[in-house]
Order: sequence, then structure tokens, then C-alpha cells
Amino acid sequence: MAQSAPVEPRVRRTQAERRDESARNLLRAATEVIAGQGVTAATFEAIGARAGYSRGLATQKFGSKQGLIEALIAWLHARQDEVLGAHGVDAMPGLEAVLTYVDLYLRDLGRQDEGRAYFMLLAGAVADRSLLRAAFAASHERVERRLEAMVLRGQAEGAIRREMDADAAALMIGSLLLGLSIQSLIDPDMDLEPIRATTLATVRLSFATTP
Amino acid sequence: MAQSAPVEPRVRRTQAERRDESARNLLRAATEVIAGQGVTAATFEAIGARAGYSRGLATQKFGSKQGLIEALIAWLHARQDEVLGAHGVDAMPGLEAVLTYVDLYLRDLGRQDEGRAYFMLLAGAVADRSLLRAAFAASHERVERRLEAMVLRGQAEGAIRREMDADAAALMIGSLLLGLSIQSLIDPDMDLEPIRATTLATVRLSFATTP
DNA sequence: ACTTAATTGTTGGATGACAAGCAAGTGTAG
DNA sequence: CTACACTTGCTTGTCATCCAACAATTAAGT
Repeated sequence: MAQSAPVEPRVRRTQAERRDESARNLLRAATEVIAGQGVTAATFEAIGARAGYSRGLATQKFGSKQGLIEALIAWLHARQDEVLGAHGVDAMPGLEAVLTYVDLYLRDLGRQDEGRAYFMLLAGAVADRSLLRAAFAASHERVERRLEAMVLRGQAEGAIRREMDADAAALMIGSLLLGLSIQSLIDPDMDLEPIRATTLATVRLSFATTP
Repeated sequence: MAQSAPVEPRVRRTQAERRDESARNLLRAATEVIAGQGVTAATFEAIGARAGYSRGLATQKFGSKQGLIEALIAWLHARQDEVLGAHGVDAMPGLEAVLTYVDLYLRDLGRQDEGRAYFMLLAGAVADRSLLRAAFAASHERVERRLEAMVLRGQAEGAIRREMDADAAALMIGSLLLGLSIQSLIDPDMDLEPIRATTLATVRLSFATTP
């Protein structure tokens, strides 16, 4: 008998499948256009064409440009969490967790369209003083709470200096990673390898207790 | 007899005076509009109105929007050099120079319109993949060469670890400051004081040789 | 010194490009 | 055949840019 599990692409899809697929296609297309040509170039026309649809569909699906961008940010943010969340970082000892997080972050900096589009949208929000700034602030806040928890854990374990202000340290690490992300968008040719090594060494030397 | 020294505002100004003054007024107005309302809001109309002129003047003086922005960046950059250059940092011992530079930078982060406008323009260039990115890259390059020189000096003096990659360290410091600048534009309410202290402590602990 | 012509600084209406939003339409899946 | 995904023509608004007129300044001529 033929294959009973319809895993292969069926010719006939339900309405819900079509709808969800086109929404995903639009978000993916928007990501690619932004990463490749910039935020301003991401018009409904460009996004629709890239996704293989007309210019009107995105308006219909997301209500407005603002709606599309908000959905896109949420989508990109979820993706980013996937990448940086699935490595069991939060189960490691504190110091090791911080170092691993920084290491992972720097290893795929600017490697994928998703990360680049995210920071380009962030840059656009900063440039235009858009209200979306609050969304990015909240997102950074979450990352920094996570880093702060790692630092506090490391201090409880005796591996990280107790004099260190965990809150400020988390914000410092977060801002360093943000700065490197932006810098890599300004100068795509920069060599991240020595930066990664030096950053890790710096964090270790300044965070670790000296017995 | 009447006053012979015409120091007071004359009613009659020379053409050169009018021209230079209006150019300066336009650049200052552009800075204020960008810092206050964002890059997109900085139309010829808004800038002209703020400076007390018509919308046509900026085009006439700078040729095009692009020309205005380029002139503005050059102007802002010169201003920034003034602020961070006049403290004799380059004459200090290396480690102290790095620490002083970071300290000075963080003390007036986001305090003035000029700095904010500069980073908002940078953000706009990143968001739009504008060719101006190269100008910002060059500017950062200069700052990083300066920081690298400080690190090398500190190593020659025996105050900074010799294992440290001076080039990477300079890029790391520069990116940290960039990241903090962007972060302060995303979240203007952030408290910079603990960050400053923690950053200085971090740099000192990781850079300084342990005797 | 005064007048007048040439130059330069400044204005604001007209134009065209471009993109978002809308609404009426077409086609296709269930 | 009907509900829903999707398209297309149109309207509206915004902005940079062009340009011809206007105003202030300088230079020349008498």
C-alpha cells in the first residue's frame, strides 16, 4: 500500500494551512529583505514579491505596517530564544554559564538573517525614536535578568567575586554583546575570532575569584 | 563720538557672516530635531523651521539631503573629538589612559543632543544599510587605533598584561561603549553610575598585571 | 557720498516619486 | 456554491528636489 502518513507535501491544503503558511512566508520574506536591503526597503511591495504574493496581502494579514513589524519582532525574538536557550546554560555553574552564553552568542554573530534583521529593526527604532523602543528594552531586560541570575549563582558558589554588582555586570555584558552586534553591522568584515577570545578572557579574569 | 569698536551685534552683516551663520544654525537645528524627534522627522521643513529659515535653504546650502547628513556627521564628529580629546588622555600612562577615557565617555553619555544625534544617525545608517556606514566604520577605526595605542603603551610600561591582544581589546572596549550608548537610547532611564563603576573595575581587573 | 548694476542669500509654489491604506474585485478550496 | 485567501486599482499623504522670484549685500561708476 502507499504511504499512509501524509508527511509529504500534499497538493491540497486546508485553508488554515494556507493561511499559516503565507503568514510565515511573509515574515521570512520580511526578514530577508530587511537583512539584505535595509528597513526602509522593506515595503509591502518588496516583501510581497519576495514571498511570492502581492503587495496587499501583508496589510490584510497584519492590519498595518506597524502590525507587521510588531509580529516580526515577536517572531524574531522567539527564534533568538530558541537558539540561545536550548544549550542548558541555565543549569550550569554561574561563571561557566556566563562564559558559555557569551561564547555561543559571539559564535553566530551576524551569521543568520534573523539576527541581523533583529538588530536592524532595533537600530531603526532607535533612529526614529519609535515606540517600539519599549519592546526592545523589555526584551533586553529579560536577557539581563537571566545574566544577573547566572552572576548571582556564581557568587553563591564562590566562583564569582562577591564585590561585583550583579545587576550592573549583567547590563555591562548585555551592552557589550549589543555593541558587538551593531559594530558587526557597521563593519561586516571584522574578524570576530580574536574578539571572542579576548572577551572571554576579560570576563573570566575580572569575574572569577582569585584564590 | 560714537562707539568705534563694532563688537555689538551690527544690523548689517557681511554675506560671509550670513552664510556661515545660517549654515551653523541649520546644523544645530538638525541636531536638535534628530535628538528630539528622530531621524525620519528631520525633514527640510522641520529643520528649516527650527533654525528660523525656510525649507529651501538647506537644499541650497548642502546640495541634497545626503549632503546635509554628511556635513552633519562631520560636524558632530569634530565636536566629539573636541570633548574626548582635550583631557590629555594620550599623555597618560597606558592603563590610566584607558580607564580615564572610559570614565570620561560614560560620564556624559547621552547628556547632550550632539552625542545622541550622532548615535541616532548611526542607527539610521545601520537600519537602512546606508553607504554612510563606511563613514561610521572609519570613525570607529580611529577611536580603536587610539585605544590600541594606549593598551600597547600600558604593556610596554608593564602595567597591562602582555598576553592581551591589544587590537581585540581596543575593539572590545569600543564596542562596549557603543553598546552602552545604544542601550541608553533604548532605555533613557537606565542608571549609568553603577555601570560606570563596574565597567572600570572590570577593565582594571582584567587588564592590569598582577604582581 | 550717492546711485545703480551685479552678485549672493533666501523663499515658497510646483512637481514627481513613492508607499501605506482601502475597498471592490477574482479565484479557489471545502 | 459560499466563505475565505488573495489581488488590483485607487486615494491620500509625505517628502526631496527644482526653479523662478525676492531681498540683502557688494562693487562699480559718477
